[in-house]
Amino acid sequence: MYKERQFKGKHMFKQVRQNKAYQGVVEQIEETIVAGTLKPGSLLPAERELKEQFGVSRGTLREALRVLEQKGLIEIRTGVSGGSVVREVNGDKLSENIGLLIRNRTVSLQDLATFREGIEGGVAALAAQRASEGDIAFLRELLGEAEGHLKLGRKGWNAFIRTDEKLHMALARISANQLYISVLESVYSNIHTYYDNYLSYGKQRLQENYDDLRGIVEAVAAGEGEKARKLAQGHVERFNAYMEKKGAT
Amino acid sequence: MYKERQFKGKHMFKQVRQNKAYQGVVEQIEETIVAGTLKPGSLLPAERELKEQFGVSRGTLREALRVLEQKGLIEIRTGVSGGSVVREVNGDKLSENIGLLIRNRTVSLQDLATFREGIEGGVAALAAQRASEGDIAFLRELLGEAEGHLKLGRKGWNAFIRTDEKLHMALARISANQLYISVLESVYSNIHTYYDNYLSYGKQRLQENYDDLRGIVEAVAAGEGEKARKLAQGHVERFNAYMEKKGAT
DNA sequence: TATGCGCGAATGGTTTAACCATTCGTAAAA
DNA sequence: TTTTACGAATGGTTAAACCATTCGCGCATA
Repeated sequence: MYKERQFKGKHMFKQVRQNKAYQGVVEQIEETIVAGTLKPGSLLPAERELKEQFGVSRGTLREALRVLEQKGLIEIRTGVSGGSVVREVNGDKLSENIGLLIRNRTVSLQDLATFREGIEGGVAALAAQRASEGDIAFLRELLGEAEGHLKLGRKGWNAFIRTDEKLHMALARISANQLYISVLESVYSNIHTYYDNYLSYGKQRLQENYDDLRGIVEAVAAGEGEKARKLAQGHVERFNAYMEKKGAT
Repeated sequence: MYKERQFKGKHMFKQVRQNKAYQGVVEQIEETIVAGTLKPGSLLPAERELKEQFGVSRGTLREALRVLEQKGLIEIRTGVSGGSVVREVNGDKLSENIGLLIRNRTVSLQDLATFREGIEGGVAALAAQRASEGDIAFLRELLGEAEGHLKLGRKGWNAFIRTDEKLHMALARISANQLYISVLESVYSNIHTYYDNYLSYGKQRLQENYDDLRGIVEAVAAGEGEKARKLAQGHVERFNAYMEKKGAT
């Protein structure tokens, strides 16, 4: 038997990662963008210029640009005066990613719904702390809009759902927390498909829904964060329960 | 004056998207993977074979593969018997995306901290509903570990912080919701910088922290979701208050 | 027999050079 | 003034060749 190796199983050294050429390019450009040196709207140099600066071939450079595009950091336009434009990073890729997880069954609809419950609660609580009088007026306006749709009967249901969503997103904006805004946007863009099920429950459910919304808005107006959180959570929770009963998985 | 165009401003037709060649390749492969025809671990044909099947050049094919790699759907290995391997889709790319949002957008430390508050609350509540006896035993084990570190005095502080984080991530895993897991991972990987500030508050704070953790674990063990949520929220809230006092922005 | 070395094949990584497709400013033509 | 045509700049795509990495196989050697 040989003497046992020292540090067996421990990480004595950091693994050397063999950077592929395109990765080096990605890292440099990403760093520059994230650091703010390149602001949204900026145009990167042309490919034939960039390939010189990085000392790689055009093919390699283009692989790097594709990666940056997929990350949502740049947008590539053709034609003269086209090129790689630095993008305002938003939640689009986030929502695309969540969609992928759902399609792959790594995340079930129920997971998404449960997650939404927590997010909406947090948003409502924050909004209650931060809403200005103008914000509150706007929320009440949306409430009025929702009530109007409700009175139209079946014809107004779709519009009601849209107003409901507008109200939730308004709360997110009032929370003034970009993370909540982006995450909630992503959740909505992936949960839409299942609204149809909900609609089939009819007027009774929509009325309950409206009452919930009213409660939330009033709690926000009163600056009662914890109350708003509880109401919002319960609101989404009830919604989820209907979904589940309806058999959506 | 000419007669006004019909449907002015309305979306009469769906916009024709000029698919670039690589996008067609991405879509086909992505579809096959998501549909489950290609299972994780499967090896795609070699590039020189694939380029024939899709009728594109190798460069174009490789741009497509880079995109799929960036989406987290495949992993590319070199060497004979290497190639494009279909990956088990997980939340890594989701974390990466959120990380980009945090680094890039106007997400302040305070936004991040506030957001964490809501997430940790949701995680704790879910964990309380779903924890098995084994899970609870594991949490208690981590508690013991934390207590041990605490007794070491200043030398153990860093280890304590690491155990604290392990405990929070364990709760996320117990919640069994990939969204919570990924989101919390990205929060932690972006909040680390600020731990140093916290440490400087010394033993008193760590002891409070430990008491919080104990309370959370006990609530989870008792299956009391709302209590766990409140405790976790308060736990993070207090942490944030210290951060703020310390002047971190 | 067991071990180690080296070669060759298969695969991804990279380069080069050329040409195609799109866009837009500008100058010529109506 | 308006329309048209063209040319330049940019990204999109192709082709063929070579480099780098990995792994299996067979041969040489202890």
